[in-house]
Amino acid sequence: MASLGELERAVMDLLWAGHEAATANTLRDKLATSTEAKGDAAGHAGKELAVTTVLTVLSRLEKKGLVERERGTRPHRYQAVSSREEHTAELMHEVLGSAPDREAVLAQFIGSVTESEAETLRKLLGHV
Amino acid sequence: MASLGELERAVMDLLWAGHEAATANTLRDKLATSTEAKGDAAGHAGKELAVTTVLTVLSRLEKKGLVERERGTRPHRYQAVSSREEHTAELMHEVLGSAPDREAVLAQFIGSVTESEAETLRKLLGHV
DNA sequence: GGTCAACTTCTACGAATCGTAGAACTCTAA
DNA sequence: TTAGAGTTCTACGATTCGTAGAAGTTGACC
Repeated sequence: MASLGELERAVMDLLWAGHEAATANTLRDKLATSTEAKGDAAGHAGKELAVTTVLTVLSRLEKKGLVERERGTRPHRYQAVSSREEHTAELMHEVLGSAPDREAVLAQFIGSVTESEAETLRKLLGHV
Repeated sequence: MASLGELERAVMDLLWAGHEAATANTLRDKLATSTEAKGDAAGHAGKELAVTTVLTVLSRLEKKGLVERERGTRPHRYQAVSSREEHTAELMHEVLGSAPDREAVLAQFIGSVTESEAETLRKLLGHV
Protein backbone atom coordinates (compact mmCIF):
# COMPACT_ATOMS: atom_id res chain seq x y z
CA MET A 1 0.00 0.00 0.00
CA ALA A 2 2.00 2.94 1.21
CA SER A 3 5.55 2.96 -0.03
CA LEU A 4 8.43 2.93 2.40
CA GLY A 5 10.84 5.63 3.34
CA GLU A 6 14.56 5.16 3.07
CA LEU A 7 15.16 4.09 6.63
CA GLU A 8 12.03 1.99 6.74
CA ARG A 9 13.28 0.12 3.72
CA ALA A 10 16.73 -0.34 5.24
CA VAL A 11 15.16 -1.88 8.31
CA MET A 12 12.98 -4.20 6.24
CA ASP A 13 16.04 -5.24 4.26
CA LEU A 14 17.77 -6.27 7.46
CA LEU A 15 14.74 -8.14 8.74
CA TRP A 16 14.43 -9.91 5.42
CA ALA A 17 18.13 -10.70 5.17
CA GLY A 18 18.74 -12.46 8.46
CA HIS A 19 15.25 -13.75 8.68
CA GLU A 20 14.91 -14.23 12.37
CA ALA A 21 13.32 -11.94 14.88
CA ALA A 22 15.64 -9.16 15.97
CA THR A 23 15.64 -6.57 18.68
CA ALA A 24 15.78 -2.84 18.13
CA ASN A 25 19.30 -2.75 19.45
CA THR A 26 20.52 -5.45 17.13
CA LEU A 27 19.00 -3.64 14.23
CA ARG A 28 20.54 -0.36 15.28
CA ASP A 29 23.98 -1.98 15.24
CA LYS A 30 23.43 -3.64 11.91
CA LEU A 31 22.25 -0.37 10.43
CA ALA A 32 25.44 1.29 11.55
CA THR A 33 27.74 -1.34 10.08
CA SER A 34 25.73 -2.10 6.96
CA THR A 35 25.93 1.51 5.82
CA GLU A 36 29.53 2.07 6.89
CA ALA A 37 31.42 -0.23 4.47
CA LYS A 38 33.69 2.47 3.06
CA GLY A 39 32.96 4.41 -0.10
CA ASP A 40 29.28 4.50 0.56
CA ALA A 41 28.24 4.76 -3.04
CA ALA A 42 24.55 5.22 -2.37
CA GLY A 43 24.74 8.58 -0.68
CA HIS A 44 23.89 7.07 2.68
CA ALA A 45 26.18 7.89 5.57
CA GLY A 46 27.12 5.19 8.05
CA LYS A 47 25.17 6.86 10.81
CA GLU A 48 24.83 5.73 14.38
CA LEU A 49 21.14 6.07 14.98
CA ALA A 50 19.47 6.44 18.34
CA VAL A 51 17.63 3.32 19.42
CA THR A 52 14.44 5.32 19.75
CA THR A 53 14.71 6.14 16.09
CA VAL A 54 14.79 2.48 15.21
CA LEU A 55 11.90 1.80 17.55
CA THR A 56 9.80 4.52 15.98
CA VAL A 57 10.44 3.08 12.56
CA LEU A 58 9.60 -0.40 13.77
CA SER A 59 6.34 0.84 15.24
CA ARG A 60 5.42 2.47 11.98
CA LEU A 61 6.26 -0.66 10.07
CA GLU A 62 4.13 -2.62 12.51
CA LYS A 63 1.22 -0.26 11.93
CA LYS A 64 1.67 -0.77 8.21
CA GLY A 65 1.42 -4.49 8.72
CA LEU A 66 4.91 -5.26 7.50
CA VAL A 67 6.39 -6.17 10.84
CA GLU A 68 5.13 -7.99 13.87
CA ARG A 69 6.61 -8.05 17.32
CA GLU A 70 6.71 -10.49 20.17
CA ARG A 71 5.53 -8.52 23.13
CA GLY A 72 6.18 -11.34 25.56
CA THR A 73 9.94 -11.14 25.68
CA ARG A 74 11.37 -8.09 27.28
CA PRO A 75 13.47 -6.71 24.60
CA HIS A 76 10.64 -7.07 22.10
CA ARG A 77 11.65 -9.05 19.08
CA TYR A 78 10.64 -7.90 15.64
CA GLN A 79 10.30 -9.83 12.44
CA ALA A 80 8.92 -9.34 8.97
CA VAL A 81 5.36 -10.55 8.52
CA SER A 82 6.05 -11.94 5.08
CA SER A 83 9.20 -12.70 3.14
CA ARG A 84 10.65 -10.17 0.80
CA GLU A 85 9.49 -12.25 -2.14
CA GLU A 86 5.95 -12.50 -0.86
CA HIS A 87 5.84 -8.83 -0.16
CA THR A 88 7.28 -7.87 -3.51
CA ALA A 89 4.97 -10.19 -5.40
CA GLU A 90 2.03 -8.75 -3.52
CA LEU A 91 3.14 -5.28 -4.48
CA MET A 92 3.32 -6.35 -8.11
CA HIS A 93 -0.23 -7.62 -7.89
CA GLU A 94 -1.33 -4.35 -6.39
CA VAL A 95 0.25 -2.44 -9.23
CA LEU A 96 -1.21 -4.80 -11.78
CA GLY A 97 -4.65 -4.43 -10.24
CA SER A 98 -4.45 -0.65 -10.41
CA ALA A 99 -5.07 -0.74 -14.15
CA PRO A 100 -8.44 -1.68 -15.62
CA ASP A 101 -7.06 -3.87 -18.36
CA ARG A 102 -4.82 -6.31 -16.56
CA GLU A 103 -4.23 -8.49 -19.59
CA ALA A 104 -2.94 -5.52 -21.56
CA VAL A 105 -0.58 -4.64 -18.76
CA LEU A 106 0.65 -8.22 -18.62
CA ALA A 107 1.31 -8.14 -22.33
CA GLN A 108 3.35 -5.00 -21.89
CA PHE A 109 5.09 -6.50 -18.90
CA ILE A 110 6.08 -9.68 -20.68
CA GLY A 111 7.30 -7.63 -23.60
CA SER A 112 10.18 -6.28 -21.57
CA VAL A 113 11.16 -9.26 -19.54
CA THR A 114 14.61 -10.80 -19.89
CA GLU A 115 14.93 -14.12 -21.67
CA SER A 116 15.91 -15.97 -18.51
CA GLU A 117 12.92 -14.55 -16.73
CA ALA A 118 10.70 -15.60 -19.60
CA GLU A 119 12.11 -19.09 -19.26
CA THR A 120 11.40 -19.11 -15.56
CA LEU A 121 7.86 -18.01 -16.23
CA ARG A 122 7.28 -20.73 -18.79
CA LYS A 123 8.38 -23.34 -16.31
CA LEU A 124 6.26 -21.88 -13.56
CA LEU A 125 3.21 -21.82 -15.77
CA GLY A 126 3.63 -25.50 -16.53
CA HIS A 127 2.87 -25.10 -20.19
CA VAL A 128 0.27 -27.82 -20.63
CA MET B 1 9.35 6.06 -9.10
CA ALA B 2 7.40 8.31 -6.79
CA SER B 3 3.83 7.23 -6.28
CA LEU B 4 1.01 9.53 -7.16
CA GLY B 5 -1.35 11.44 -4.93
CA GLU B 6 -5.09 11.07 -5.26
CA LEU B 7 -5.64 14.03 -7.50
CA GLU B 8 -2.56 13.33 -9.53
CA ARG B 9 -3.88 9.87 -10.19
CA ALA B 10 -7.31 11.19 -11.13
CA VAL B 11 -5.71 13.49 -13.68
CA MET B 12 -3.61 10.71 -15.14
CA ASP B 13 -6.71 8.55 -15.38
CA LEU B 14 -8.40 11.21 -17.46
CA LEU B 15 -5.40 11.68 -19.69
CA TRP B 16 -5.17 7.94 -20.17
CA ALA B 17 -8.86 7.49 -20.77
CA GLY B 18 -9.48 9.96 -23.58
CA HIS B 19 -6.01 9.64 -24.88
CA GLU B 20 -5.64 12.90 -26.65
CA ALA B 21 -3.97 16.05 -25.43
CA ALA B 22 -6.22 18.09 -23.19
CA THR B 23 -6.14 21.56 -21.72
CA ALA B 24 -6.23 22.34 -18.04
CA ASN B 25 -9.75 23.67 -18.38
CA THR B 26 -11.04 20.56 -20.09
CA LEU B 27 -9.51 18.46 -17.37
CA ARG B 28 -11.01 20.63 -14.67
CA ASP B 29 -14.46 20.08 -16.15
CA LYS B 30 -13.97 16.38 -16.52
CA LEU B 31 -12.76 16.12 -12.96
CA ALA B 32 -15.93 17.82 -11.77
CA THR B 33 -18.27 15.56 -13.69
CA SER B 34 -16.31 12.34 -13.33
CA THR B 35 -16.50 12.57 -9.56
CA GLU B 36 -20.07 13.80 -9.40
CA ALA B 37 -22.00 10.74 -10.69
CA LYS B 38 -24.25 10.31 -7.63
CA GLY B 39 -23.44 7.99 -4.76
CA ASP B 40 -19.76 8.66 -4.92
CA ALA B 41 -18.76 5.37 -3.40
CA ALA B 42 -15.08 6.13 -3.29
CA GLY B 43 -15.19 8.93 -0.74
CA HIS B 44 -14.31 11.51 -3.33
CA ALA B 45 -16.58 14.52 -3.53
CA GLY B 46 -17.57 15.94 -6.90
CA LYS B 47 -15.54 19.07 -6.31
CA GLU B 48 -15.21 22.03 -8.64
CA LEU B 49 -11.50 22.62 -8.54
CA ALA B 50 -9.78 25.88 -9.38
CA VAL B 51 -7.98 25.78 -12.71
CA THR B 52 -4.76 26.73 -10.99
CA THR B 53 -5.04 23.60 -8.92
CA VAL B 54 -5.19 21.48 -12.04
CA LEU B 55 -2.29 23.39 -13.53
CA THR B 56 -0.18 22.84 -10.45
CA VAL B 57 -0.86 19.15 -10.58
CA LEU B 58 -0.06 19.02 -14.26
CA SER B 59 3.23 20.80 -13.66
CA ARG B 60 4.13 18.32 -10.99
CA LEU B 61 3.23 15.43 -13.24
CA GLU B 62 5.37 16.97 -15.95
CA LYS B 63 8.28 17.21 -13.56
CA LYS B 64 7.78 13.55 -12.71
CA GLY B 65 7.98 12.70 -16.39
CA LEU B 66 4.46 11.36 -16.65
CA VAL B 67 3.01 14.20 -18.67
CA GLU B 68 4.28 16.36 -21.46
CA ARG B 69 2.83 19.59 -22.72
CA GLU B 70 2.73 21.40 -26.00
CA ARG B 71 3.97 24.85 -25.22
CA GLY B 72 3.30 26.13 -28.72
CA THR B 73 -0.47 26.36 -28.54
CA ARG B 74 -1.84 28.97 -26.25
CA PRO B 75 -3.90 27.00 -23.93
CA HIS B 76 -1.11 24.50 -23.46
CA ARG B 77 -2.18 20.97 -24.22
CA TYR B 78 -1.19 18.14 -21.95
CA GLN B 79 -0.91 14.45 -22.61
CA ALA B 80 0.40 11.35 -20.95
CA VAL B 81 3.93 10.43 -21.95
CA SER B 82 3.15 6.73 -22.02
CA SER B 83 -0.03 4.70 -21.99
CA ARG B 84 -1.48 3.45 -18.79
CA GLU B 85 -0.41 -0.06 -19.67
CA GLU B 86 3.14 0.95 -20.43
CA HIS B 87 3.34 2.93 -17.27
CA THR B 88 1.86 0.17 -15.13
CA ALA B 89 4.07 -2.49 -16.65
CA GLU B 90 7.08 -0.29 -16.03
CA LEU B 91 6.05 0.10 -12.42
CA MET B 92 5.78 -3.66 -12.12
CA HIS B 93 9.30 -4.02 -13.43
CA GLU B 94 10.49 -1.46 -10.94
CA VAL B 95 8.92 -3.38 -8.11
CA LEU B 96 10.29 -6.64 -9.42
CA GLY B 97 13.73 -5.15 -9.69
CA SER B 98 13.63 -3.93 -6.10
CA ALA B 99 14.20 -7.46 -4.84
CA PRO B 100 17.51 -9.24 -5.25
CA ASP B 101 16.04 -12.56 -6.28
CA ARG B 102 13.78 -11.73 -9.19
CA GLU B 103 13.07 -15.33 -10.08
CA ALA B 104 11.82 -16.06 -6.59
CA VAL B 105 9.53 -13.06 -6.75
CA LEU B 106 8.21 -14.20 -10.09
CA ALA B 107 7.49 -17.61 -8.66
CA GLN B 108 5.54 -16.03 -5.86
CA PHE B 109 3.82 -13.72 -8.29
CA ILE B 110 2.69 -16.50 -10.58
CA GLY B 111 1.46 -18.44 -7.60
CA SER B 112 -1.33 -16.00 -7.00
CA VAL B 113 -2.36 -15.15 -10.50
CA THR B 114 -5.87 -15.92 -11.73
CA GLU B 115 -6.35 -18.76 -14.17
CA SER B 116 -7.31 -16.45 -17.01
CA GLU B 117 -4.23 -14.38 -16.40
CA ALA B 118 -2.12 -17.51 -16.39
CA GLU B 119 -3.63 -18.43 -19.71
CA THR B 120 -2.83 -14.99 -21.10
CA LEU B 121 0.72 -15.34 -19.92
CA ARG B 122 1.15 -18.73 -21.52
CA LYS B 123 0.01 -17.32 -24.82
CA LEU B 124 2.27 -14.31 -24.50
CA LEU B 125 5.22 -16.48 -23.71
CA GLY B 126 4.60 -18.55 -26.78
CA HIS B 127 4.77 -21.90 -25.05
CA VAL B 128 7.03 -23.67 -27.51
C1' DG C 1 -0.49 50.48 -30.29
C1' DG C 2 -3.12 49.76 -26.23
C1' DT C 3 -6.20 47.14 -23.38
C1' DC C 4 -8.79 43.16 -21.74
C1' DA C 5 -9.47 38.54 -20.86
C1' DA C 6 -7.62 34.13 -20.79
C1' DC C 7 -3.85 31.59 -19.56
C1' DT C 8 0.35 30.41 -16.97
C1' DT C 9 3.68 30.90 -13.32
C1' DC C 10 4.87 32.07 -8.53
C1' DT C 11 4.11 31.68 -3.99
C1' DA C 12 1.98 29.75 -0.07
C1' DC C 13 -0.39 27.18 3.34
C1' DG C 14 -2.30 23.08 5.73
C1' DA C 15 -2.28 18.02 6.14
C1' DA C 16 0.28 13.76 5.96
C1' DT C 17 4.45 11.12 5.94
C1' DC C 18 9.16 10.20 7.32
C1' DG C 19 13.79 10.74 9.65
C1' DT C 20 15.23 11.80 13.91
C1' DA C 21 15.43 11.72 18.81
C1' DG C 22 14.64 13.57 23.76
C1' DA C 23 11.49 12.94 27.79
C1' DA C 24 8.90 10.21 30.35
C1' DC C 25 7.14 5.89 31.63
C1' DT C 26 7.52 0.65 32.62
C1' DC C 27 9.44 -3.47 33.61
C1' DT C 28 12.70 -6.96 35.35
C1' DA C 29 16.46 -8.52 37.82
C1' DA C 30 19.21 -8.04 41.67
C1' DT D 1 12.85 -1.34 46.05
C1' DT D 2 15.56 0.50 42.97
C1' DA D 3 18.61 1.09 38.94
C1' DG D 4 19.11 0.32 34.31
C1' DA D 5 17.47 -1.42 30.01
C1' DG D 6 13.67 -1.08 27.20
C1' DT D 7 9.42 1.04 25.38
C1' DT D 8 6.08 4.62 24.50
C1' DC D 9 4.93 9.55 23.95
C1' DT D 10 5.68 13.69 22.01
C1' DA D 11 7.81 16.67 18.81
C1' DC D 12 10.22 18.99 15.18
C1' DG D 13 12.10 19.77 10.52
C1' DA D 14 11.88 18.30 5.67
C1' DT D 15 9.25 16.73 1.86
C1' DT D 16 5.10 15.73 -0.73
C1' DC D 17 0.44 16.74 -2.12
C1' DG D 18 -4.13 19.17 -2.41
C1' DT D 19 -5.52 23.54 -2.88
C1' DA D 20 -5.68 28.09 -4.67
C1' DG D 21 -4.81 33.40 -4.67
C1' DA D 22 -1.64 36.92 -6.70
C1' DA D 23 1.01 38.33 -10.14
C1' DG D 24 2.93 38.00 -14.67
C1' DT D 25 2.37 36.96 -19.78
C1' DT D 26 0.24 36.88 -24.19
C1' DG D 27 -2.88 36.86 -27.95
C1' DA D 28 -6.67 39.18 -30.07
C1' DC D 29 -9.55 42.77 -30.89
C1' DC D 30 -10.63 47.72 -31.17
